[in-house]
Amino acid sequence: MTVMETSPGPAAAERHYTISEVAEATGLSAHTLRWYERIGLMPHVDRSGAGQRRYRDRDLRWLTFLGKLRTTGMPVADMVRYAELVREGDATFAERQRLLEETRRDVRARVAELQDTLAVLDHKIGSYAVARREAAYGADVASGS
Amino acid sequence: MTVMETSPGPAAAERHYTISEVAEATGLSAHTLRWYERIGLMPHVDRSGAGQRRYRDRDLRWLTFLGKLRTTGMPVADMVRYAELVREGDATFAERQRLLEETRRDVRARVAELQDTLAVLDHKIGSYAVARREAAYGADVASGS
DNA sequence: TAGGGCCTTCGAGTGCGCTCGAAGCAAGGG
DNA sequence: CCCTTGCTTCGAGCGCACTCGAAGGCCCTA
Repeated sequence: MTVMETSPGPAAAERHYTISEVAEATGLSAHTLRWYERIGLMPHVDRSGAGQRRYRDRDLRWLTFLGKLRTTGMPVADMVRYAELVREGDATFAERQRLLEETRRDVRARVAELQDTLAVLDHKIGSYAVARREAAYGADVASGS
Repeated sequence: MTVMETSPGPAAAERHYTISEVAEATGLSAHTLRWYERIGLMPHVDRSGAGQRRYRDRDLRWLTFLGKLRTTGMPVADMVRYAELVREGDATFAERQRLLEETRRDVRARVAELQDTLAVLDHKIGSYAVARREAAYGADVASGS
């Protein structure tokens, strides 16, 4: 070992957030946040002396990341799997990488699909515009312009 | 009226498809195809003398289009709305155009979201690759290279 | 001492988009 | 003649991701 950069030192007490603050910030309900924990989506959240949740910045970041995964359409079960791997530590790097790469493939495919659809929409919207412009001439022979 | 290109003439009897063929082709089940019809997603499908569905090419094209809409995540109710407008004829061009433009906005937003996520995935996958490469040096002081 | 915010457990409900099954019947082909 | 394919109607079931409510309890602060 060459350097010693572990343990952040006794410095600045890190900010923390109550469940309702996090709900506010993420758009998830308190109910859902507890549910996430129950099903194993959260890598352990601190508690106050009284047993209330005290979310840290890393928790918020994790939730944000989960949000990203959700927007990919990844099933919750898979997110749980990933969260498990994270809890298991560095030994699971390879597996996690594999998982994310798979997800990335899916997302790319999905993007391609959507772009395809965009092309169709563009086309159809174009046709409507044309049709309406023609209709504007009325049923008669067109005048100039 | 200048040209006369309406009515396809008494030529070639158009190909048609049974429900199971369409199911095969689209990946939808026969059950679902009938359901689409029931809820008003299909603009009338022909029947044989015996009352069996005879899908035409335009029906297949319509189903393909519906598939596109589905991949956008558009709720079925909205697709039904669009189908209604189509049935109502040319008078609804403006409304249909509006609907598709709205959808296009949504799809574009979704694509942006996904590309955002892709960036995150790329980043994370990159980190894993780096971490593993470093781990490969073992716990000791690194040799050369 | 009252109120608010949070805790737990439990279990039911919701919305969506199918999905399936059953019953009973008709047409068409080998 | 039978088998396959399809038809109808009806209604229940499913998987997912929440979502909600109730009951009963703890701590803090105004």
